[in-house]
Amino acid sequence: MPAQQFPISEIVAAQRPARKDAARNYDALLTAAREAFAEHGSEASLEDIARRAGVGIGTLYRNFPTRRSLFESVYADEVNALCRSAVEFAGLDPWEAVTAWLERFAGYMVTKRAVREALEGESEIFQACRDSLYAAGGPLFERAQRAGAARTDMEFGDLLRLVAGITATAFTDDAQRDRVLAIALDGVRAGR
Amino acid sequence: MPAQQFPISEIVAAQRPARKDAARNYDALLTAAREAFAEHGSEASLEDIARRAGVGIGTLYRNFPTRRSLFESVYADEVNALCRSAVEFAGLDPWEAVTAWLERFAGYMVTKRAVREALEGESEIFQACRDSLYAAGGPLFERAQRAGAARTDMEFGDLLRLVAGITATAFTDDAQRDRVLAIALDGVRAGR
DNA sequence: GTTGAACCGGAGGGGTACCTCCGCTACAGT
DNA sequence: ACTGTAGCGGAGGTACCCCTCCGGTTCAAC
Repeated sequence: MPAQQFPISEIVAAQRPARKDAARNYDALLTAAREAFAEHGSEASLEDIARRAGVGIGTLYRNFPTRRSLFESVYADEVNALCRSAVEFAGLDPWEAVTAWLERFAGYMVTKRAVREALEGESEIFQACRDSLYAAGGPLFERAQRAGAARTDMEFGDLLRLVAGITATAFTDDAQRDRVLAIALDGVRAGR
Repeated sequence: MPAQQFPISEIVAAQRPARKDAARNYDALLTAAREAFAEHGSEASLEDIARRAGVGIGTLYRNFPTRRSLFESVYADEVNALCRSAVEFAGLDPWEAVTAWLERFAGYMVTKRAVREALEGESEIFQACRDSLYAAGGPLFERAQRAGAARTDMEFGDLLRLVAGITATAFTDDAQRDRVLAIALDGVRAGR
């Protein structure tokens, strides 16, 4: 058993089928879906996803009976990877740790065009994703608060929305994105 | 001629048809489209928009030959109203003026779910909208910069993206939205 | 190598969206 | 009031998407 588990980890692992060909198709579908969702939002065509994955539409439906279940799996997969990465930053300076993790949060969320919906989804899996994110990033932020590096009149949830909102926006170039993100984080740092 | 004109103003006025019944339909379509775009993003069904407006699909297509032209008109309409409102705030304290206008920006942009696309659209009208927004809000921001109330290592465009990103995000309640927006604006205020 | 269970692809029925086209309606100018 | 014209609605062809179902295929356990 690993040092730290997140609510989402087991769920993700349990989904993948055992048989070799089935597992290959499952992976191809997740990859194709991640691309399609990133490109067209959560309304992407399921038949297109199956085509991208080089798989029949029937195979898609066998693995993911509903559009929502497919989206949940893609999202859970990304959240899982993101949570596992939080452990790496535990040793850094408190403020550095928060910004480093948020940087990764901003990058990993390929599905960001649809994250807003997910952040308030009601299903069990979205709930587990939220819990996992809080379990992974929350301690980093609270440590920064205790160290006097982050303002204390806000919650970790506020910070996630702030970063999610900014990174979901289209910028003229990456430099502008980083500039704007840094400005917003200055607001978090300031304290008051 | 009004005291101040924005590039978008004439374009908006020129679109509306002259005949009475046609003008009524035009208005109904704009209203219905504003709602539908706010609800489903810029991919909203055109037939649904016509239904909401109580108008035949043919009438929609006569007024707006393409989906893009309809979206442009809705967007231009909102930008126009927003720009005209900037004049009201010219008398306030420099920082107050900026935040008051941004508050309205955040509220008016009912089409916000799709604003990101519009902020980098290539068409003539999107260009005019951008120019209008800069002409309306830019001076407020630069005045705040000269007064030492806003940091000078950023541009007005950065500020717009920042606010647009945050307000396009779903929050659990309005209080959280205001809290997050205030935090981000603290970053703008801080100076450095 | 055999075998049966699990898995596969994609045809096809039903639905919805896009857009065009044309017979009908209602406005506005005389 | 008359009338020509600008404007109207919606039927219908085409295309795509959703989802089910089933005959054929591939895996893995023996």
